[in-house]
Amino acid sequence: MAKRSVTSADVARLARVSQSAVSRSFSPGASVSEDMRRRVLAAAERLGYRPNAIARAMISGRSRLIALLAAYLDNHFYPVLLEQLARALQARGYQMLLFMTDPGDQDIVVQKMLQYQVDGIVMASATLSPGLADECAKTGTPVVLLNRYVPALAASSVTSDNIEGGRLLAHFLVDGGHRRIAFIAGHEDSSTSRDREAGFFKGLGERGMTGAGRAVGGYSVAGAAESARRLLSPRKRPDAIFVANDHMAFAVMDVARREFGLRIPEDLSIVGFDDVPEAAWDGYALTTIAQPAKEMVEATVSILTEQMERRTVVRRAAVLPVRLVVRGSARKPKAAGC
Amino acid sequence: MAKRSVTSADVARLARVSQSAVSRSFSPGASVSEDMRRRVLAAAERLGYRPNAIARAMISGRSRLIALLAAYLDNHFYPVLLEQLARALQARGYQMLLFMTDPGDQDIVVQKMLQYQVDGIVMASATLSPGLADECAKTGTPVVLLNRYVPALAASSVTSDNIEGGRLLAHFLVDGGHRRIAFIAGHEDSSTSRDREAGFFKGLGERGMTGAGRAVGGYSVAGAAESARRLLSPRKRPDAIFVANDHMAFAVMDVARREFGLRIPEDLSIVGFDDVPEAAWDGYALTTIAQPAKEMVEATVSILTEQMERRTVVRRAAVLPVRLVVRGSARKPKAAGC
DNA sequence: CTGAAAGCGCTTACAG
DNA sequence: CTGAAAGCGCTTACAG
Repeated sequence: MAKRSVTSADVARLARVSQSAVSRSFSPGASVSEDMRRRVLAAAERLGYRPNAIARAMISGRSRLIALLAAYLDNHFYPVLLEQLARALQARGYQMLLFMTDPGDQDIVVQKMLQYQVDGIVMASATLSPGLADECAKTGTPVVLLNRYVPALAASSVTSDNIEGGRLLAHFLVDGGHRRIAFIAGHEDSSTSRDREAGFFKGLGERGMTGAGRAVGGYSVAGAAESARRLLSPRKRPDAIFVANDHMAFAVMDVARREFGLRIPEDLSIVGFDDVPEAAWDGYALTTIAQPAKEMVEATVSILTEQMERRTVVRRAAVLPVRLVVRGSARKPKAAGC
Repeated sequence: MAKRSVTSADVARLARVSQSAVSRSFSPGASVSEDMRRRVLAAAERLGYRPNAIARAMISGRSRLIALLAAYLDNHFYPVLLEQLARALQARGYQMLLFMTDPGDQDIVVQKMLQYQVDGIVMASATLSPGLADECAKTGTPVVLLNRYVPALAASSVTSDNIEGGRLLAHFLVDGGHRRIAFIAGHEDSSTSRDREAGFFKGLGERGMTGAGRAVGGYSVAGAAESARRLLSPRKRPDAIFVANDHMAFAVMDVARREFGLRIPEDLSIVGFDDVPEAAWDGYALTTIAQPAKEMVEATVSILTEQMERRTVVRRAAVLPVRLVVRGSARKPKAAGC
């Protein structure tokens, strides 16, 4: 029995003012006398009036809705990002519209977002087709790829310095005395995985080394476990593995210990990337690279708000610094050596 | 430079039909001839027309927006629920508006939801004040408390059978030979924690036992760790602890092993509740109660949709069955004994 | 500062 | 089946 709700006209009638006056009383910078605003607010209070955000969006052309697109939340780094992003947006008067997608239907989902007249779009654990990116640009809707980038796209991006993170890890492992170092990738077409890998092999090269094995885990627990089995089976097994993210690294550690009876880090060192909360748990104590989630969210919000306010879309690319977090899953360099 | 977007009037002009005809061509059951619909769709395609969902919400009085309110996502059970809920909603043509809240500002946030004219509200890891629940009921907006309930409220709820889960765990531990069994609660005012506790002590009673210690972890890692320290310090320490959820149980296991040198389950058994993904990881191998996340989400969606379609709010309470998942963190009963 | 009026982009009776 | 028209609840020039 959805009763007709209280409108600004109802408030106007009760306060004996015009409907415009009611509207002005509820918009921050509008010109209303203190006296009128008081009367209006009192009447509004009495009727339980609540401005209709949909009507406001309609007339003002700004919905104050930001769409977030994600393909999965299994990797705990995404919930962390999601929560922080939602809070940061709310603090500035925006709300987050969440869309989960499956690989393949992303374009349909983006059309949905555009139908809702979102003021901005954030893509996490998902990507945009070039055509769609152009379409967003055409409607003046800024897009930020969070934790990924696509150079050819008319979309901004926010990432951490994945290349540098990979390098740091390579140096750490080489300096720790490892000589056969393998890598487990995320997806071949993931910019994040590619950059981490590039930095890693670059770092290895800087120490005069090359990699000893490579597999693709597909960012899934099952895929990572399978990769671990492939890498650990041969007789000349690696003495260290860099796994492209923490989420997969946990699965690799489980397989190494359970199926191969290896001790970590004595027999095998494992390092990851992200520094998700679980990396700090004793069961894993994962040495990893911390991505600055908070700063990444801030950069995302500031790119978005800047472009929404100016109603102009330009491509930005923010790359934030990373930090090595040393725990117990990998043998360490001997003191000041590095 | 947000260009004025393509409207149904533009499409009408190009297709040489009325604006109403365009509207009808885009609404599933409307009466339009095949021929006209074809012409309209062609023109729409050519112009890149996208129906404006905000305008539709405005005129139809249905936004197809569902608000989700959550206070934290640290406990991985919530991201799991969140992802599934978003997908289930999308599959039925609804979108999820996400609101993160801090204890205290929930009422403000609910007002925000109502301003956005959401068709329904789901509260996860957060609760509603009685006044607000009434206000929602007044506007005809159905509310579902997910994974919690408040008897006095004009709001529906979906939970698992927390009481039965607690009982199952008590029987399992007693039958496993444990004699000093402690409990770590979530929050004192959490219905979930209270029910799990009530079922647990009931189960203990059914086996002629009482509890040996109790602490409150506050659903946080730090609080759980502190509780573990209190419980494990005394000379007559428990031989088993039921922790109100998995998220806290991991922290308890870490403290028991690291700070007290206890072996799990030889020296101390730990059981949790939820069966979050990490419970299956080897580092913890937590014996726990599986909450049926998928069924809980389905129940939530069906309560919501039923009430939204009929535009009538009634209070429903769904309680879904749980299942014991035996892993390695607790000593087991001797075969068929139980 | 204040009010009357236009208009955002749709859906939906109401006639034909 | 189709079109003209009203109207959803606001914001925002435009006058005064």
